[in-house]
Amino acid sequence: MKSKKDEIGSLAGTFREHDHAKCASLLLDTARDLCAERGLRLTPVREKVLKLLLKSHAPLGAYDILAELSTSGFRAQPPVAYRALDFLVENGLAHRIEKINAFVACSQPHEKHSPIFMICNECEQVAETSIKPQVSSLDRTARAIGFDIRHTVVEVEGLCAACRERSPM
Amino acid sequence: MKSKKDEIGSLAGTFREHDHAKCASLLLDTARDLCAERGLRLTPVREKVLKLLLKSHAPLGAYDILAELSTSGFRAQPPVAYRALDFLVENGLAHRIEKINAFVACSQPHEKHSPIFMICNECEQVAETSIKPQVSSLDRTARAIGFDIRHTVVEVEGLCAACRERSPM
DNA sequence: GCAATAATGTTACAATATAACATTAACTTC
DNA sequence: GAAGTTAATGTTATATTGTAACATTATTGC
Repeated sequence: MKSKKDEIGSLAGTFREHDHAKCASLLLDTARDLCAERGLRLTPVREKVLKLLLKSHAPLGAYDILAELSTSGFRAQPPVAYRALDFLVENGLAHRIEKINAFVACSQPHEKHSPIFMICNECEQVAETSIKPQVSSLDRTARAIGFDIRHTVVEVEGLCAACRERSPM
Repeated sequence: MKSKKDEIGSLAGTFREHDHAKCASLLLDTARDLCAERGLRLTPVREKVLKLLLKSHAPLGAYDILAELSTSGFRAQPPVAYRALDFLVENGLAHRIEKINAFVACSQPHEKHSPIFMICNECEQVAETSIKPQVSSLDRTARAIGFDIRHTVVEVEGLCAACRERSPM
C-alpha cells in the first residue's frame, strides 16, 4: 500500500539543504544491500563510480568520472567509466540525464519509479523527484495509440529556488 | 477557446497511416507563414533542412541532414546543419529528441506546447503527442519546490502498435 | 580442477557538437 | 543610395561524448 505522503514527498536529492555525507553513505549501504540481494557484483570500479556520483552535488559526465578514476589508481579508458555507469543505470542505482549527457546517483534505489529531473541552469544541480499520477496519464495516452512503454524520460530545465533568489529575474 | 478534442487528439506525426506528402507540404506552408508573421528569415538552408525533416518518416541526426545537404549543393560543414537546426528548434518548427540525438519537424508549430515523444525502438519512428493535464501536474510539483520551469522534455521509448503486431512479444 | 561466464584491460575510432574567426548578405537610417 | 550595423553563412579546426572489437583476467558452477 502506498501512503499519500509522496504527493509532494520523495524529493530526495533536492536543492534543499541536507546532510549530504550521511545521505550518501546511507545510499551506498542501500546499494550494497541491493546488490547482495540480487546477486549482483558491486565491484571496486562500480562502487567507486557510485561513490563519486553520490559525493557530487551535481551530475557528472562520463569523462569527469574518468578523470576522477584515474587520480584514484583505476584504469582510465572511456569504456571503464561507461561500463560501470551502464551497470549502475541498468540496476537502478544511477540515472542518465539525456539532456545534459550526465549521470546522477539514484536517490530512491529500492523502488521502481520513473524519475523526473529538475535541472537548474544556473547552479547545475539536479533534483530527482517522481510523481506517479503523471506517469499514469502518460500511460493512458500510450494505450490509446497502442504504444507499449519501456522507458520514460522526464527532464525539466529551469531555475531552482536558491538561484532565483540569488539572481532575481 | 480550446476544444475537448485534444483529449486523445492532436496525435499528429503518429505511427498511423496518413498522406505524408500532403501533411508535409501543409506544414511547410505553415512554417513560411509563421516566419513571415514573426519577421523571421526562412533562408534556403533553413527551408531545405525543414523539408528534409518533414520528408523523413523518422527523426534525423545532424549528420544525416548534413549528408543530404551536401547532395543538394549546400555547404556541408557541421555548423551549417547545426545552425539551421538551432533556428528551427528555437522557433518551434522542429524539436530535438535528446534520447537519440536527433531532430523531427514539429507537427503543431502554431501552438505553444510541451511535446511528448513516443519513440519506437523497432522501426525508429517517433510520434509527437502532447497532453496538457500532465504538464500542469509537473508544474505543481515544480512550484512546490520553488523551481521555475523553462523547458520540459518528455520522451518515451517502447514499441509502437504496428511493430508489436509484426513481432509479437 | 575445468569449462563457462562475467568483468576488466586496451587500442582504436565513430558520432556528435562547438569555438572562433572570415566573409557575405540584409536591413536601416540618414 | 552610401555607410554603418546586424544577421547569416563559410570555413578550419577541434572538443566532447560514446562504442566496437578483441585480449586478458577473475568468478562461478559443476
